[in-house]
Amino acid sequence: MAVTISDVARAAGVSKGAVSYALNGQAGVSEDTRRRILSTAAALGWTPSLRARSLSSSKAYALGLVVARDPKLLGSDPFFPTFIAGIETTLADRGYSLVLTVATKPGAEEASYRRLAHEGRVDGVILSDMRTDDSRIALLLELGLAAVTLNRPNTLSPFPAVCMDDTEGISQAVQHLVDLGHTRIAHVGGSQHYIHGLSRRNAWANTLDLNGLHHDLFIEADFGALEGVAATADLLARTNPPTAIVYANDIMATAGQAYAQQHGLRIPDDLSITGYDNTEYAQYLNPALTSIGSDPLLWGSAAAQVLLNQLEGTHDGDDVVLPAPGLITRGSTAAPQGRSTPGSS
Amino acid sequence: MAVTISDVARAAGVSKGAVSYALNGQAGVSEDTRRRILSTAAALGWTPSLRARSLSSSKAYALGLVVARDPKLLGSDPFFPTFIAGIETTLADRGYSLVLTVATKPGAEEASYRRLAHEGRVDGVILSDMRTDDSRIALLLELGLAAVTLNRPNTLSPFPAVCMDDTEGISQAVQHLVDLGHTRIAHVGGSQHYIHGLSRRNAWANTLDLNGLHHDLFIEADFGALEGVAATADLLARTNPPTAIVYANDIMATAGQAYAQQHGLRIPDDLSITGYDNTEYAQYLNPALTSIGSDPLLWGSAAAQVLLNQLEGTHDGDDVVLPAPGLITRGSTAAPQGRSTPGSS
DNA sequence: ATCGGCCACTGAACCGGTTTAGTTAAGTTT
DNA sequence: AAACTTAACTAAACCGGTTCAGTGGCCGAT
Repeated sequence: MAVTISDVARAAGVSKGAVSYALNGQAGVSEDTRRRILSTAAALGWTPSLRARSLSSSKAYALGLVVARDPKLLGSDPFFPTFIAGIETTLADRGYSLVLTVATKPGAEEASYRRLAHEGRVDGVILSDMRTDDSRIALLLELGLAAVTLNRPNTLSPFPAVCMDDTEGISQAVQHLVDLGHTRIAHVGGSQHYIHGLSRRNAWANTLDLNGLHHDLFIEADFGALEGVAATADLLARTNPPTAIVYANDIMATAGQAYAQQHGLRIPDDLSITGYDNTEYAQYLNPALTSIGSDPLLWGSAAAQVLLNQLEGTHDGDDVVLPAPGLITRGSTAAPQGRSTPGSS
Repeated sequence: MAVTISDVARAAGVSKGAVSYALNGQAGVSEDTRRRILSTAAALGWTPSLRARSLSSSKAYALGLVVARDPKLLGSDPFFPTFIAGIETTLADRGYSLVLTVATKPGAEEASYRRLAHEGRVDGVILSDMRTDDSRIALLLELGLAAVTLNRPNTLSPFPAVCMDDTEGISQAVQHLVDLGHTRIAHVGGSQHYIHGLSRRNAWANTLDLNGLHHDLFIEADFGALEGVAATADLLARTNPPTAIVYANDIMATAGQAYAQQHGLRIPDDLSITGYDNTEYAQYLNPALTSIGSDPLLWGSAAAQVLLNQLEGTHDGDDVVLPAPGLITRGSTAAPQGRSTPGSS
């Protein structure tokens, strides 16, 4: 069927080994011979067999991504598709492929990593949604898989990290609200089990601190619409409810906004709202959602690059820091109209 | 490193070939010997080397999925993540993996298929988002890849199809609106380049026909929020605007709803709206969106099964027809309040 | 002149399975 | 009892690369 390295060797009048050396740019053949081999290979239309190469070099030439999500939350998250597109842009250029796994049940995630490693499907994996005391780090070490993490985990990790600071955007959002005159600014956070859930909460709390405001209006949710609504209901039912809510993502913000409106609150007059992710639909909500625009495409591309460099031994081991995403102000935030802000018109 | 078939052969006191026969359930070994070989293999903890098996059997033990989307539309589509999760549930059980490719640039899609085939990364691919006169069918035939299509394409296709009728849901939506008293029911369709864009439009038109109503209020959009807004603006600016709009997906419906509200229309009083996909956030919009609940998880799982059966020669060649998704009625649809429906309270 | 060292290259082993051809022993046929 | 078939198994080729151990020839050093 396809033309093999032996065909090339025969046509060029050399041995298989010489062809291999020539094609891989290794020493062992003269420049003349190398050129001759390369041109006959090109003439015959030779392309390397991934399978043969995989077997003899013990490499898969593929990276893995395990997405662990509740199936209900999976579809609504705009992050992964774009993130994966970013990974692809890097992989395609380098002859690698992406093996994607989705783990919806609790134990399935570890099983997925084990399978990828055991079957030798991938040479390394990209770790997203880092968690506190993330057990995957030890697991990957045990499995001997290379990896790159999205942001630096809180535990000691031998893997390089590709970082995109998410505290900057939240700080901007809180400061924006403070500048508008809000004093009771709540935060509906994501699961504090996640590093980014934690860091966003801390950014919110710290920025309030800096402005001399309390940061007691916090509720933890799961990044899903349902819990976003519950958290919003809880906050709004308090005797001294917030005039602004900073949500940890657009999904919860959207759900919270709808809930508030259904209960007679005008947004942004009675309640200001901010999201995170700058989802495509954010600008089409009523009012349009103030959000923070992360760049999953860039993140994916950078993560794949670092991991590939790592695999090829050309990575220096340092973390890569990407530009921090900033606030995109839209109609869902404004000065509070209630009694609490005498300065507002 | 890992235990190989030779180790098992040595330990069991037989040849490599015998071990291979025993493990693959082929004839050539007695039952006694087979049991002995299997138990020593288990005792040694042998697992097959995917790479070796791939090389000698010329199979990849992987399926491919090429997602061709404008990056802007990618993140907002809730279909793919869940669909992929469905694929996974089947693949994991059968020892296969999923190689995912995202093609964002025009020529990249064909290149992706070519690469998957040429490198032998996959044994077959799942074709989603079928288009009219879909050029991928001829391409895959040329490349010699197996495939399964989501719904039957309009051209002759040798590949089995896994079908989930999307006209039923649209018909239900239109009939629901007719029953509420609407007479001017518009449709903001998806790109008519797609089979499902076309079929949803036809379902809308046919159902209006059946009720003796005109179906002239149609605008084609691209399934994205931006064009959904433009289409809505166009429709509402007409001298005799619709009292209801059936959108081809939730994203456009959401965007259209926000646009209408911003322009002073009350929903559902002045304008009823339906979506498609039953996105997670649909129920948290204000008002909650009446939508049609497809089942991407089931679809993915079924498609993978058919393709695997096809590869293993156990598929009968028939198309598989899944249950048609139905309408989920929520707050965005109601009887029209204007002059056109005397019967409404 | 001779030895050592290096370059360019060959032949073969190897990765870990599958598969084919061949061998042996037992059983069946006439 | 000789000839034939078949089951059970082995040895070796094969998939298509990579890599190691040689090998011969050319060169410079002594």
